[in-house]
Amino acid sequence: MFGGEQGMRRTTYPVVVRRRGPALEQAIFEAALEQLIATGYARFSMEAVAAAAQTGKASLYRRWGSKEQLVLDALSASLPRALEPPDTGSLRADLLAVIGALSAAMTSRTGCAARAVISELDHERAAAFVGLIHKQILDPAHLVLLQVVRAAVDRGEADLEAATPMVLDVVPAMLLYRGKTQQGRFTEEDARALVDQVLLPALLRPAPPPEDGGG
Amino acid sequence: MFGGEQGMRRTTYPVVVRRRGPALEQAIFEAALEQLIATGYARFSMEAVAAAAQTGKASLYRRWGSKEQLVLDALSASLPRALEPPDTGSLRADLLAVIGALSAAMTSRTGCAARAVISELDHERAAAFVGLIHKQILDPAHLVLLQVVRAAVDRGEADLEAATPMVLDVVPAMLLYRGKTQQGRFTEEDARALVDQVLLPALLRPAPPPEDGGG
DNA sequence: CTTGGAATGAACGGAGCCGTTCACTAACCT
DNA sequence: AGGTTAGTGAACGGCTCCGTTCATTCCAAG
Repeated sequence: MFGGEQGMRRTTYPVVVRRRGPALEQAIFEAALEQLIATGYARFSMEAVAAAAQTGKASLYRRWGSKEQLVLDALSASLPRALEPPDTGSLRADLLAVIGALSAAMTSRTGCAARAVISELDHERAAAFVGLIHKQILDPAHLVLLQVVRAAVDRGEADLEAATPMVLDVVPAMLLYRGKTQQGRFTEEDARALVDQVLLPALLRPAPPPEDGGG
Repeated sequence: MFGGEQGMRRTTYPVVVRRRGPALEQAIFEAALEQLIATGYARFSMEAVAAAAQTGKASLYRRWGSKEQLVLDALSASLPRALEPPDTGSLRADLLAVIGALSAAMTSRTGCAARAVISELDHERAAAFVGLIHKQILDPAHLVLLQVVRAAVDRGEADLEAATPMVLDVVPAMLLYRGKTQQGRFTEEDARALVDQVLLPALLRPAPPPEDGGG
């Protein structure tokens, strides 16, 4: 009637399988990224990461002397290497594709964790992350935008001089701003508005008189 | 030889003058803003504010049941009411004036404290601040930009339809982004670049065909 | 002057987290 | 099989901060 002892032992507890080496590090990195998303860097704690990764604090401290080191390594290991520039044949479509890709990247787990760090980049406690954020996020974003503009220049669609740092900064700035102030995804409609209302006018603006050097 | 007891008592300790009512609240608000700037909201602590304001925690808790209430009141009390639109007679100069004013506001003590909160606006712990930030910072910024665009429309310089939410968001977005990623002040040169390379092209862009409604 | 309320500093028990240590044991290698 | 290394969970002493309480004292008002 009861089906034996096996049926009675339905309430079993999760058994922690010991991981070692790279498998453990991967679990720790995942826990670290989740912790960054949930609490930000300010309240990031080694103890919480160890608990989430189902390991001991000693295992963390054997590898990373501080939370700063752990976060640097977790982000470094997770951030994508480079962005592939699209090649649609039109500047508008390329820009839409880049923004789509950046927006998707920013809403990924790694992207959310990185945004948490970016949010704190002007605090001294996040000083160690400035280089990483520029090198692995902001500069690559600039680069892929510049690549699509260059392709447009080659097609005779745009003027390279229009793609100033200020114009290029608008893309990450707006993605971050909207992510902060309007919870939710940067939609395709948002992307179209940004491209049509801001970026294309900026990139296709007439060259200024020579005395008017831009910044 | 020793000049008497008075000379020996050179090592005196600061005497705390008791404040009461509004004067104490002012001191607490100032300490709260400084604490926001130094640590952000995540690590904002009532104990640190009490210590900085040279008062007891009980005095804080008599008035504010939580750090959230205190921060709401401190920001509310400190943020400026409205921004006066400039009237230079030219859209470009008006935009430069608005950006200058917004930039100055953002680097003030209250502005820095508000930016700390804005940085955390997408965390659930900052949910209570969303309304205040929109109402007292973001919406007024939009409004003053809209006011200068309207004046330009009246002068025949611009088309009101070009001043979409996306275009207007570029200003706070860029100020916040540059403040975060390029420590230091948003310079007048930066303001000119933003106006000439991004805002004017966007605001003076030709109206799109009617089917192309922007966001 | 007296009175009552508010301010100040100290203390409390508790929670969270730190960095470290340790006993036990799983995992790996020979 | 044995030996070694690394992982796990617990514990430690210490620190910060919480919300609360309390004794003392200041201060404004009557």
